[in-house]
Amino acid sequence: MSMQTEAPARRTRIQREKRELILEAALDVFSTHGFRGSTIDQIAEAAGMSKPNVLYYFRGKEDIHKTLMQRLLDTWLAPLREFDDSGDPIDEIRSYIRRKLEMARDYPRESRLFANEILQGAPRIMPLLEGELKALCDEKAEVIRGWMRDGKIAHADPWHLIFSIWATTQHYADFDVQVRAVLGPTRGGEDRFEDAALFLENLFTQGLKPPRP
Amino acid sequence: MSMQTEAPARRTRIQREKRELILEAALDVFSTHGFRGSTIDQIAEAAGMSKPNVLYYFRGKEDIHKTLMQRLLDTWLAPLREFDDSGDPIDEIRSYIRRKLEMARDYPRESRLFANEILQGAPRIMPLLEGELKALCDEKAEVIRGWMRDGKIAHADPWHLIFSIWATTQHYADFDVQVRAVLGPTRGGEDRFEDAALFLENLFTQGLKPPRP
DNA sequence: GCAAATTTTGACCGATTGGACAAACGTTAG
DNA sequence: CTAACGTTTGTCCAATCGGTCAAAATTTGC
Repeated sequence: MSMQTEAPARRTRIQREKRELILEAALDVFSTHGFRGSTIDQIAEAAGMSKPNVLYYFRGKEDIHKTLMQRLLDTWLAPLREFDDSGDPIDEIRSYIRRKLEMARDYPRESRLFANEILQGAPRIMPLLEGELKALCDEKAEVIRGWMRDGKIAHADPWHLIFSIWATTQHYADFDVQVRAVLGPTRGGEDRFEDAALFLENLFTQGLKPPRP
Repeated sequence: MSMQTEAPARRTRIQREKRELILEAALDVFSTHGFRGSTIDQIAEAAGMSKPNVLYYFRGKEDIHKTLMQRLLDTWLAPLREFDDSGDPIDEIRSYIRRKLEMARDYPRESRLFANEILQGAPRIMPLLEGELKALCDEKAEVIRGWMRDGKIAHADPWHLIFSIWATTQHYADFDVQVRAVLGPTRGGEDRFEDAALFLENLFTQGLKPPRP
């Protein structure tokens, strides 16, 4: 019978497992070929089943991608949500950079899937960007602005600060091949994330140090 | 007759014009839909001609994309080539940031085309990354390292410094829709590049200021 | 063990795609 | 005018794609 993504979504054990298997495979395929560059056959093969079987668990290609994007955004914004104004501002920013960098290292497929979507104009998640994401950014920007008012960090545009942290950290997932090609075989090992973390933490802590201590 | 991309490439005036027209249209289409997401029909329509006519000037879809990528990389690396160790280091870095940001503003399609290629593993330009790009980066990294030895800027990894400038500036072209969505209608106007320039110049100059003047 | 329900797949369909080709069109030199 | 050459396009083809369907295989409830 039909067990689509609709409201009730009663699922048996096997249905949940197979759906998970398909989503895992689809993440692989979508993140490396983009939406239009991926085929259901590729996803089916990666999941070890036939194409009609994939279509038995999901309405269609679009449905798989939508499901993937929805659960992606939650994990993706988690580090920003943790952003708190309780601790020391510089430490807070430093640990945010570290968390984002760890995500780029541990979840590069998710990062690339997201980048692919944004690059092509975010046709499927525009409402989420203008709603949930913007609201969260506005909230955190206010926290940052508070730190600046209190003279705890240097004055700068909070939104562009957030953008620059996103850009520098996600770069190591999205542009991974370029990073490795430029660093070469000797320096392109797994410790490139360590080097990046050190550099970025230094850049931002120095760059945001308050003018008069 | 055949006037492909091969060695001699004798071209009449009209051939050069039409090829240019097609490349301009293809840049539009490829940069917004990716390689596999684009069709020759779309390119033909954008160029105001028929599909077979496009195939008359180029061997095929791959040929158009390859030609586009080749001439792209030259303009793309131009700012880095200008990077010189003659002037003041901080000024040099600042003006590099400004140039890259101007490119993100004035040539967003080129940036997205490049990003699309890298995201998908750079299948078509890998040799260029490992060759030309790496060599250029190594050269400039040495220049930067010289500045650090002379105590003109703070010590930091030159390669990751280059990466962070790439990432932060290209972000405003590649993730444009997200930037605009987060900034909202009031702050997402054309002056967002001005704000970004101010923020980034400040971040990097403060972050790289030498420890003891 | 068996019947009902669920899961899996081979075969198929219509639409789209990259590309081929020859005929038609336009231009120019004599 | 016209023959030769460069340019343009309508038509067609084979391959691929997303998706359907009915039949087969498997699991589940009794």
